[in-house]
Amino acid sequence: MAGILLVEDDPSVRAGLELALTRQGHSVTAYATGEEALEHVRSRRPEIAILDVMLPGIDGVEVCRRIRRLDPLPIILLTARGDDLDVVVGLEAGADDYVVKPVEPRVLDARIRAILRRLESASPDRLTFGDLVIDRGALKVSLAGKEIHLTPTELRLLLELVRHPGQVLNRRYLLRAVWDHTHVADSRLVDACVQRIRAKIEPVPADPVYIHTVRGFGYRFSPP
Amino acid sequence: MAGILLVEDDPSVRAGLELALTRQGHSVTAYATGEEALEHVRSRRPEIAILDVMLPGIDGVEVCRRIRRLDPLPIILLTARGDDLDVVVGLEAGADDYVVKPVEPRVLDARIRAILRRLESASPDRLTFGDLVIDRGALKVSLAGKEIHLTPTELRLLLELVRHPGQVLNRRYLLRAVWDHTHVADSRLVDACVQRIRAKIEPVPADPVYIHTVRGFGYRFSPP
DNA sequence: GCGCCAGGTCACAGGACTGTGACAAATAGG
DNA sequence: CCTATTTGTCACAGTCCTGTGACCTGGCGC
Repeated sequence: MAGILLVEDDPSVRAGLELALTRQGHSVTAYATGEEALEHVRSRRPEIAILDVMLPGIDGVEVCRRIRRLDPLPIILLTARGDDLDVVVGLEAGADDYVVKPVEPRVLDARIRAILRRLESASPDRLTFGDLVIDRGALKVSLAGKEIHLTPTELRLLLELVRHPGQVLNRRYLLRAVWDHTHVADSRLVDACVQRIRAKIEPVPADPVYIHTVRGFGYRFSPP
Repeated sequence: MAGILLVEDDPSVRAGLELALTRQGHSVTAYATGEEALEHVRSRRPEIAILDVMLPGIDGVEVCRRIRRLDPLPIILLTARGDDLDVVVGLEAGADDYVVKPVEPRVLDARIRAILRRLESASPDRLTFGDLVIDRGALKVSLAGKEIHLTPTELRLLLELVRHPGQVLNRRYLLRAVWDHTHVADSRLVDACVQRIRAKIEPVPADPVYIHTVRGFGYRFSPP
């Protein structure tokens, strides 16, 4: 996922973190010293840096300060000491987060993702089902990369179906959820709307991949 | 310094943190429940939120998720539990940081500043979208180098739209964010204001490049 | 194979939404 | 106090959407 720069002098800790983060899907480059790390930042521009504080030569906090002068990339400091003063010094040196060892790889991963997510800022409120991509923030739907125009009611119905993937939703429920409950239960309203959506998102509307009819019950959205 | 929203149900902890953060130069509003906090986010738009995880009613993680749906502001979760799993759940709910109580006020302050610093560096004062340049520091807008005069309300609305690039914002939300919520929900106010902005910044107001109408939902600002 | 019934399809008129210009109330500045 | 600017409201028109009823199709039980 992300290009991570890891600096840790203890070989076994370094190997352990490198393996764990790689398993989480990150691309990791690890070094034992701050000098190497700074060179890496200059030449390779990683997306995020994880620095041990206790390093031979230049210590982690100082590496952090120097990276800050080079690049605004996010930095996580890693330390065996949990002393409050260290935290303050570290964060004031420009670090974005401060994690105390020993750290659960899952926790480190979660913190990395939280920082990267914030950085992206474009909230990826996106759902992907095969070729179908639904962006709930932008209220955009696209199929195989091409944007599809859905009308408000169609979009509301699709979102309602997608909210319960794999579940059969009956017409009464959908009428209440998508329309006002002022409509008669017995009408072709839901069917007609489903049909309009299918015409737009199903490659073969007669043999639907996304919205399935469950005879006698209602409709089910399920990923292909 | 920053408008901080603090949610903590224990009165003594709440008072302590409020005092400490105020002393650090922050402007703090404190609540005991998540419901009040959500209302505050809707109406007052704080710069950062600090949420206790253990709350009566809606818990902190859930408050975090709901805030995320409203606004991209940074969130720090506060907890007495240091369980690793909690950290992961919290960060995946959209929190930016996770702090274990008891916390030194200096540490909390350092983390707040680290997050705000990161936010500032990630979102500079001057935003450029094609020909459109918005200077949030000087409160000036220019199009293709020529300065455009926007009235205060127009500017507030444009900034609100720009704060959530690519996101559809509905009229109710915009009414609350840009105007006071004293107005009736059903009015052409937003439409008229959007139309005035378009007349000033859109080369062809009838075929807008920046502010798009999403029929039935609201408006979306997206770079051309 | 037949009849029944749930669901699919379609066209269209009425309705919902939005854009737009005009206008008056509110506000600020001189 | 007067004037210019800003802002909220309204009416109207055009566009797009949508609910509806009629009719068609296909699956299913017998």
